[in-house]
Amino acid sequence: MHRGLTIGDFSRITHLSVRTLRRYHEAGLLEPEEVDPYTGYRYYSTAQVPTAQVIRRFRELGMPLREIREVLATADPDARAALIGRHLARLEDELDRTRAAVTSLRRLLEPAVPPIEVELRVEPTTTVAAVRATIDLKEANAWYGGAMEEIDRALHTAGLTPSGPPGGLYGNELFTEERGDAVVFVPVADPPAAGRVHPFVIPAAELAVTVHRGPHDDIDVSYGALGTYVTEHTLAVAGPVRENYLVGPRDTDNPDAWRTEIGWPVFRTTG
Amino acid sequence: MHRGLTIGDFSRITHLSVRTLRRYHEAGLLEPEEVDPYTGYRYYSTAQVPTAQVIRRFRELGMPLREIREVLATADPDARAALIGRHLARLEDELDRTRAAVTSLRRLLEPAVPPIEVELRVEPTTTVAAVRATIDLKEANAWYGGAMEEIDRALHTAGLTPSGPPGGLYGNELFTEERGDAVVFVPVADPPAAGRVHPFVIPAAELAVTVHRGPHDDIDVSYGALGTYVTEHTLAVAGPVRENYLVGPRDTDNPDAWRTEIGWPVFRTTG
DNA sequence: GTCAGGGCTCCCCCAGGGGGAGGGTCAAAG
DNA sequence: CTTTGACCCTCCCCCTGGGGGAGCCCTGAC
Repeated sequence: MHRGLTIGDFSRITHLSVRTLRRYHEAGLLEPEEVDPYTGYRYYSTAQVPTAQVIRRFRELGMPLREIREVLATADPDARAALIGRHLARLEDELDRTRAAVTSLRRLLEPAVPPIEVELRVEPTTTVAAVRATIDLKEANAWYGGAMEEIDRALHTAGLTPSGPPGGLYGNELFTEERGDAVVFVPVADPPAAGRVHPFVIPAAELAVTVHRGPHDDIDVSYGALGTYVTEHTLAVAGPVRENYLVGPRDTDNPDAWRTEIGWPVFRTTG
Repeated sequence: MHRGLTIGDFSRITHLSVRTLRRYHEAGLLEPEEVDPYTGYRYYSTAQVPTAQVIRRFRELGMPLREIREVLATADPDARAALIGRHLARLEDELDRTRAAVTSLRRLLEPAVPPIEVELRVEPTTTVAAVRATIDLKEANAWYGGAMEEIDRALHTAGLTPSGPPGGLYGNELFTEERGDAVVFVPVADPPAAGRVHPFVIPAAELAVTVHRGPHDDIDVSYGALGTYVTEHTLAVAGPVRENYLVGPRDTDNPDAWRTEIGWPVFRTTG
């Protein structure tokens, strides 16, 4: 009786290991053309070779088996392209993160890392034009851009001039739960209301403040310095973190020139 | 009693999860400054924050914990740079593979994939100047370049002209075990011997032959077509695979113009 | 009929975590 | 000084995408 290729033959043709082929069978990714009901032997057909090779490519791209199965099950070319595009976008993201980590690592390992200076300062109440939302940490950058644009438009429409650099308030849970409240604002004496933009009052507070220099890839280092300062001075953190974009993407295209003031509201403990 | 930061405090400062910190402790990557022998409570110091951040960067680069520990334990800056450089090289490799997979995937998913033509042909005995070695599949490309260069020099020194395009012989175990015998050769009437270069006779054989067009990123597709052809014509493979580089990197910088002839020595089975 | 090579299932292992159970501790508030 | 709630501990199972190996059955060429 002439059956298809044994799993070993198929393995040699596709360069997928026998184990991997069995796993793909189990996962419903690549069902053998025929399975002998008595012996359990898997038999593949030569027509399945191209499918196996497509799977191999997707795996080389790190696509999870679930998604590969989804892609293969999707007949509609548009939907298929969308699934693939989504994964390619993820790859891009990952690449960006890798790039950021490389540059930031280089900076961290440089012998002459200047110590980060932290100072304690009392900030008065400020009125601002703000947009607030609950966001995921991942989408923070995109959200920030849109919100800032909207505030700019609102100020422009109202003919108002900012009284200081833009900034943001970030709830601490954003950093522990990857999701939380965020406010982006521009200080202005008499804030307008338009669309998502609303007047907002930032309360006075005692702040532990430092200035982060350069792109935000390694901003956690400055956060770490603040953490060190706060604990060493037996202070505690109260309320959302403040960032002031002294020099930011609106001012220069060179991220190395960016200056970000980070302020942690603190209070003294009996420690 | 004033002890260091609890694991929760340290987690908030470094943005590493509590679980992850415990794992790093267990792995000897980041030992807490103090561990209470009675309660098992871990206490960290603010001086450990920078270390934690360096670890975070390495992890974002996908460096295994073992290697991070190694890097942190290495005091000598040169040795340290070497370790890091090795990992960055691996990242580059991975990036190349990803790029290759993307282009190859695009090709595979293009609607108009021309069917691959396979023909059966008898190849006569050929004398060649060859370099042979047992290699890993991964290092095949680098090895190939060096060997080919050596053959070129030997022919040039001896004042000989190749009688055909260069080629290679690859034992089947190379593709199943990732390691095996390989021969790279240039056909020539009267082969010289110099260094690793030796005369060699490629035996006559009946070949199933196809021509692969373009870069080698998706050469396994052509191999798959050969596999399909061979099994559908109830043939069997005997001996190492042959590749002839009709148009290769020596001829053009445009990989899309490459032409690689792949020949599988076959014999008829009773099927 | 024999026998090697190859197929089958099942279980354990890896990294680098996440989730949760069950129980002990710490520190601020009453 | 006790309570209480937040925090910490260990231990176990889960995930993905495989690899290694044990123990047993099947196939096919001679």
